Amino acid sequence: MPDTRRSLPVAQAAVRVRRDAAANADRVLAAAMRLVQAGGVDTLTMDRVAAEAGVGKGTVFRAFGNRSGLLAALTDETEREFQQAFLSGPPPLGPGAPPLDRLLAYGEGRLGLQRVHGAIFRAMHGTPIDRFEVPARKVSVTHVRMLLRQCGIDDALDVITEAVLGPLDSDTAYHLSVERGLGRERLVDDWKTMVRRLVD
Amino acid sequence: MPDTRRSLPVAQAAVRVRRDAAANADRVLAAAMRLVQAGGVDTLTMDRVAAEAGVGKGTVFRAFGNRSGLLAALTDETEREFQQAFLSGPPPLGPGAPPLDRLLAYGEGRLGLQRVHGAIFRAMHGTPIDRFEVPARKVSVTHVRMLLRQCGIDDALDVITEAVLGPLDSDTAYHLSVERGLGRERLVDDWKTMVRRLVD
DNA sequence: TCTGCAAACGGACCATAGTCCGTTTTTCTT
DNA sequence: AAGAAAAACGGACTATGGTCCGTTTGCAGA
Repeated sequence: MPDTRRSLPVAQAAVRVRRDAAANADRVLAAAMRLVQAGGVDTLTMDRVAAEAGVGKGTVFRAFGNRSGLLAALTDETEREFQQAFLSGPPPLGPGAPPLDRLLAYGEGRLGLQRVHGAIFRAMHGTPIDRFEVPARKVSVTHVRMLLRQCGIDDALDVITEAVLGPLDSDTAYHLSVERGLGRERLVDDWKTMVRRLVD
Repeated sequence: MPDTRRSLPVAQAAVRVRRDAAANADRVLAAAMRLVQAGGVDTLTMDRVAAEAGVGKGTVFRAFGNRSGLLAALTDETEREFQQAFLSGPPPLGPGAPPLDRLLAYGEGRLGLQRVHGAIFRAMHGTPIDRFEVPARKVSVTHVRMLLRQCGIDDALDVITEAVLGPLDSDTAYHLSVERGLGRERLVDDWKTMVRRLVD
């Protein structure tokens, strides 16, 4: 949990990672990918991943904190790319486009990610670690908040941000699009409708 | 999980409950209340509650399905009262007031419940059981959906319902009001602002 | 009241996340 | 190059939710 090595937002402060630790983390990550690929996220147990990686269980926990952390690491690269895109990529997702357009693009992009990593995202929430503390989420909150303000919203900003983010949450998106049968496309459209309505 | 005896919405279908089973369920519930009162929700383990109630662990699980179910049962009475109030109580919560007023009252009431049962609600989400399947939530969704429609919304209804409900979720409400320091009052006000903005 | 059986009981058992600590390895200093 | 301090290792151990199944019990029909 105190492990900052793999956190997304801030550049790592040259904490001198021991070579064996780094190598083991890589092996664990690779093993985890293999397991997920082979049997889905549910088959990923900490014991199994340790065995598959050929390291002790303690090593897995030291490197990734807990199961959520390991799962998060699996989505790390994708998440990093997405962040890069909305923070500094080309419009409409990145800077340059009007804020509303950027916001709409953000939602569409985020929901697109669910198609790829949805099962992992959902599994992450299974563990006690509360989702508000996930670094990637904080970045998103800040970003969406900023866009909303640029759209002219300044009352109730925090609450509105959560409301906007709500349907993009992996569990909620899955529930709406799959369990309630809305469908991916429709979900994206409806989310945009909602945002437009909110923003005026 | 298949246990319908204690579910909120539908009237129980006279399933002939054996006397010992009913008595045990009561004892378990009482024991659970005692434990929560004494040491908080985190100290409520299934083993402990079984011991405290003087029954076997299996009995606890048969009666309540899982930990979430037991926790839900603890909030049952309060939840039932609230449901009764918004379904058929006096305005502005109940029928008779304009839909927007009812909606605003609903949010305020729901957030008020968090003050009482917040810790339990939050603990319920800790377990795998997904929150969309909780009967009480379904009732709320239906209710809020209806009010929103009466307020003139008919596009993107499902998504908007989730967005509106999002900040009322126990985890989110806790995060906003406590961890981010918004405060209870402010949260209620801001939620209302958001809803008004959404509804026009 | 007796009897058969469906339902409930209970606690041993299992799976799994997470912790602890004695041992091993790396890396820094001299 | 050697030694010591720091960091990482690994696997036994703990806590806990949930399952299983042989045994007991309540209830209906005779």
